[in-house]
Amino acid sequence: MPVTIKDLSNELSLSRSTVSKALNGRSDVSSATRERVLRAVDELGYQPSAAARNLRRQRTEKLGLVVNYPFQRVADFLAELIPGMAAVAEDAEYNLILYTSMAGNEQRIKSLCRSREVDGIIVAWPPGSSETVALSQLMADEQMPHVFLPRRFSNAGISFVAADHVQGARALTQHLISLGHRRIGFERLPEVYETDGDRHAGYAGALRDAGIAYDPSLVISAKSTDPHYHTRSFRTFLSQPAPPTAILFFTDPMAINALSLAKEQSIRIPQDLSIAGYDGILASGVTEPALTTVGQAVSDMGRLAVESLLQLIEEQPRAPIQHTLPVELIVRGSTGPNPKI
Amino acid sequence: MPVTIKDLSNELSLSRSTVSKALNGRSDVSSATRERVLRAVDELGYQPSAAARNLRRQRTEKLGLVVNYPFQRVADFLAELIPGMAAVAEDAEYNLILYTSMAGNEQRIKSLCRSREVDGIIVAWPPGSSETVALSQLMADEQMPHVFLPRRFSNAGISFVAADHVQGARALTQHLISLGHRRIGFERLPEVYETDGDRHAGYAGALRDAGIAYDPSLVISAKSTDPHYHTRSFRTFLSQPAPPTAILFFTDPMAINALSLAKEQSIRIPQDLSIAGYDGILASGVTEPALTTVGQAVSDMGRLAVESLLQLIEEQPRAPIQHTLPVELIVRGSTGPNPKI
DNA sequence: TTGAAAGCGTTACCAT
DNA sequence: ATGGTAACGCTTTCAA
Repeated sequence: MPVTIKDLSNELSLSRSTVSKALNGRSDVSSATRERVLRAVDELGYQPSAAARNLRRQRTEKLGLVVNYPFQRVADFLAELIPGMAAVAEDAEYNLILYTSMAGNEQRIKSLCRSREVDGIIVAWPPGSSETVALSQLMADEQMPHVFLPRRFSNAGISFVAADHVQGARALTQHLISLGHRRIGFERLPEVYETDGDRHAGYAGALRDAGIAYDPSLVISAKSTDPHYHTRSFRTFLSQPAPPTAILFFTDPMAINALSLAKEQSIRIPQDLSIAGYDGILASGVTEPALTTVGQAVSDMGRLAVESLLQLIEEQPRAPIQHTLPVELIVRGSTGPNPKI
Repeated sequence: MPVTIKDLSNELSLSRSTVSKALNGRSDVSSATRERVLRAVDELGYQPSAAARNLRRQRTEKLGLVVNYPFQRVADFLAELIPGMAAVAEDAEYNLILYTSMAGNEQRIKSLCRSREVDGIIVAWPPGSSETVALSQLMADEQMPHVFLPRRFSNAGISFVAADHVQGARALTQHLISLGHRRIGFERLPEVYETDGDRHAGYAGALRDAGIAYDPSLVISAKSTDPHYHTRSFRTFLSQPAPPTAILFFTDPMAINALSLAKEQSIRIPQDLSIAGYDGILASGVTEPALTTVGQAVSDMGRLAVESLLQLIEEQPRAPIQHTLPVELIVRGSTGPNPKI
């Protein structure tokens, strides 16, 4: 049987209330009493029951981390994200509870909110899924503070932490332009709404700034992340009358796929064709040649998401908290000067 | 204000006890009543308060995952481990609570046990740290079910899930022997007690089986994982009068380091020297040449650890649960025939 | 400065 | 089959 506050009060011949006050640093306790209590805590090895405390205080100091990603596919993303989150949370005396099986089941999120087993929720949900807006509404209805990540919402009113993909795609495109490229392909992925829109906007913006006309035949939409589509897109790019001299892929895996397709066809990267990815996954650094890409400060995003959530919980601001973090252009071997000039 | 059981009982003109029974599937409730209750649950959107339930039932259906690894350094290990764990836990209606800041602080583990905010603990603690035995004792004293991972304990009485490193090192050594190698170096790492002992035993065992004399000059102990030491060990290996024709490194990073040292010195791998790692980290598959190594079924280990912990919690067996999983030899390009024959 | 008592939302025991 | 009541362990209000 664990030691309870009652044991303490018996031992000390004090009331439970006084002991509780001493424990919680109230001012209406004599310092002599406080000393005695603290000493007894040490001796008896008292630790408050989390359940009792949670019930009474109506909060748990736990944050839910709802992950709706296939872990393996984004291993390094999560491995960077989670420790940052946990560190910030634990500094604030909170802990993270993991929920990995809530995809496509609003009901479970609703139950989670109503059970009040967490004080707030961080939703790591792929940017593609449209139901996230409904999800946010649901949590708002349950008065459950929540932050989305890593996606931006055009809807106002939703708190999120995301990366500035407009800037990222712009920087990447400018980099290619500065290497002399004029026909720059872009394989986009409309599956991931805002993110796709942002990266496309950055790409188009950089072209516009450089006075290069936007050529729709250089922009191909992938139907999904299935490699099959990318392979077809890649062929389409190269079979054009005036094929691109550089191609920007929506994500690193798509670019890495292109790298191996190029090798098969004896297309030299970057001498014959420049290739760039996006996201800066670990694997992008070890391909041959290594991939030029855009990296996100994932760890910072995690930290910021927790900080934001804690703010929502503790300060209850009326306005949502929205952070868009800068990204970093990572220039490596897969991009080089335009061979056609 | 969330809906409570009291609201339900008012709405239905039933006592709270009856409602509770209906909710918990007791047999002493008429099925008509149960129907009414369940309907009301749906209508009012009732969800039991986790805190109240935890307090009353004296359990939380939460498992603590105490991680004392630098996340980044073992990113792919954790990324494989955690989802497997979470999946098994959630199937059993448990959730994982993450604790990442408990290193070197027994007190926090003790508090965690006493607060009873988890029903059991999985300790992912590097095999090196000796204090783990004390830690286990501490949790046992607090009657907190716990499982260690991924390390074996020679002490009986401690539950763990680990990989069979004797077998792994034996398979690796046999592989080298079958390639004609007779002088096989081994850089061990005594820092990680049992694991080091096991891998060394596997190495020595394979040599013995093949009738090759154990040559102490071919076994070098690294003081730590600091690359500095490995570089020195590597030079020591090669400066011997009869240098090894193959070297087995305690972990993949050490082997990868050797790979780049070899490249610097224009030693061809595997033509001039065979190199093998251990652990099967992701990076081992993308080096040039790719590394021969031993892979662990990390995901299975995670699943098994949770299953074991749940068993300890729910069935309270008197004996500890100990699992040693088989490992898999992964033959890749870094090992080849002995050039000296 | 201290303490008595109520209450957080459940579940379990014992009557009815 | 149903309900009253106590109890889980804590914090808070109010009175002394």
